[in-house]
Amino acid sequence: MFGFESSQLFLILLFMLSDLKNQLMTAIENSLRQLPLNSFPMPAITLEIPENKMHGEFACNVALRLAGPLKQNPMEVGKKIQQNLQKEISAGSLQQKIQLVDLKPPGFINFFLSAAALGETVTQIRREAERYGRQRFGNAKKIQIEFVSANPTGPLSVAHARQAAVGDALANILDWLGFRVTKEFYVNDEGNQINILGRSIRDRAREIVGESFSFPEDNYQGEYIKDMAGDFLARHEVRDRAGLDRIAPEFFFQYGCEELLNVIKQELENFGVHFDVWSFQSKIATADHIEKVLGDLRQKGSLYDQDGALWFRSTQFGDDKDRVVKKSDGTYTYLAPDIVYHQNKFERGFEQVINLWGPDHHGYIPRLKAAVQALGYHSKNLVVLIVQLATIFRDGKPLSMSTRRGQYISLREVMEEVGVDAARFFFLMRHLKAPLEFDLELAKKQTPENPVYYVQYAHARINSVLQLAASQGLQPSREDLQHLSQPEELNLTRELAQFPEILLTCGHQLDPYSLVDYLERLATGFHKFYDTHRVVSEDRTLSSERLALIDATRIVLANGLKILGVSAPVRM
RNA sequence: GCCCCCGUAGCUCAACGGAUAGAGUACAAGCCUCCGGAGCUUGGGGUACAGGUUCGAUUCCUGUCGGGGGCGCCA
Repeated sequence: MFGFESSQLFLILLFMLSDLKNQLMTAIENSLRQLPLNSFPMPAITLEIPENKMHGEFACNVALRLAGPLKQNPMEVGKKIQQNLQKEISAGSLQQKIQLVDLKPPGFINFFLSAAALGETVTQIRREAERYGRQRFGNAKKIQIEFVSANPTGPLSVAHARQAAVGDALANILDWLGFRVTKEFYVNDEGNQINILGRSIRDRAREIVGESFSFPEDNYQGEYIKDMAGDFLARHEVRDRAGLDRIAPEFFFQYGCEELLNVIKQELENFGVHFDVWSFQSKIATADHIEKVLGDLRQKGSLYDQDGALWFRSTQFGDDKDRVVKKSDGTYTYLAPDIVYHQNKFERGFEQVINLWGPDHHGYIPRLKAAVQALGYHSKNLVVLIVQLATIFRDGKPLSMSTRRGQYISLREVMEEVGVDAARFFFLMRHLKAPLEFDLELAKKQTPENPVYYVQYAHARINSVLQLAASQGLQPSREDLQHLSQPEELNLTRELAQFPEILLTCGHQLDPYSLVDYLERLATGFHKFYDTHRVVSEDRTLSSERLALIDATRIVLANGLKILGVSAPVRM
């Protein structure tokens, strides 16, 4: 979504990096000066966090990338760059922060931070506290993320639940990266589904007032329809068929739509997901608006008549066939109001629009992107993320679901059974494009097998230790940290320092998954440290420095969990 | 028939095109005179198949095989 082209990557990296990486990149760039680089385009250089701790805090592939064009062995190129780098660094402000610049086969240049730089990280985290990890990368660019957008024809399902968890976390991440994010729910309060809803309520009402007929199969079958029908009758004081006949059909679907929307809003709030904007198809995509937009598209030559219908020439923009926007009976297909809605999004000034859809809508992407282009916007300004389904497992067996029969697992059932924290965490535990197995038993377990408890436990444990220390008059150190040199201490500090970088990765991938993975890793880092070293001991100086370290850990765990929408309990 | 997602350890999953492919779980053996044992340590095992792109492929491209989902003048 950030529009990377590999040729631009070098420059963009400089723009997106944290201060330290920025400085390193500049040093690397400077160290290339004496190399003959004019005869070929600059390849993309990365400065990444190596997986293996043996390779330092940062690793740069510059020598590997330049080896080909320079027609030299990567290690030879690396050697020169390394020597230049050492001069660069010892001459500047990086001297205090970089302990070692190492060259390792096949040609990576590895940077090791000094203990002072790592100690500074801890201090920085505690200074920035609940803001640690926030960045200005997004430059206050306006982004809209539209998700869930369930038809108000029934309670929310697990599919919606996963979209809600993913969308909300993603919105938080983009917010932390410095974008101005608007979370939006689009209400399809018109069309077939809504008509069927109205009809379903009316038909159930007919049953209740004593009429005998068979409830149509293509109506909504859920029990909630019966409850709503009963409530509707009571509200309007209708007791018989005659009374029912006096009520206009639209009253049924208006009532149903409103009631179900309230249910949906309430369930989402209970799930911790709050939308900034609720848009209604009936308001945005009125017949006037649709005709206006279709008129514009016709002017541009993107529409044509055939077989009595009006077609959108979506093949012009890469779709595999043209699409009907207005049927031969004069009614619109769903595409027509959707085109209007997306124009509306861009007209409201969003530079980037993100939609989260279920896998059943993936075939719809090319025509909508085509429509966006036909309207005159760049197709990259609309990103559609397909969130794969979650299958709920109980006792190792999948629970089936079918909206049509009204027998499906609802968001509410999952939430009530495992709690909001476990539910949200579990929905984020896989890449959003991968199908998810949601094990109800595991999510409920209060053991380390359950990853959400594992992470929350680390947070609670830290708070407990901090309390104990405070009761002995020991506080986290406010001085420069100078005594943290044990492997577990340095490892934990390294993990802490990666938090901002992880958020960038999530933003780049448009997927909160990496943050979940990171929090589990951070919790492990803490537990390993805690198991090896005593925090509160006779040595008060060391104790207070270790308290500072775990306090920083507490902050990062809390910030990360907050972004995911999971609580960080002080006690469990 | 066409489109999308997925094939990695017994199982569930990781790995911006990079270094010895990592975790959890299961199984086995250990660790509490001590800050929360809801924790930690140690062990073995794996990239579906065939090509291609290049210094380098689990990753990108093509094809084959397998699993899941989707295709409408429905939404």
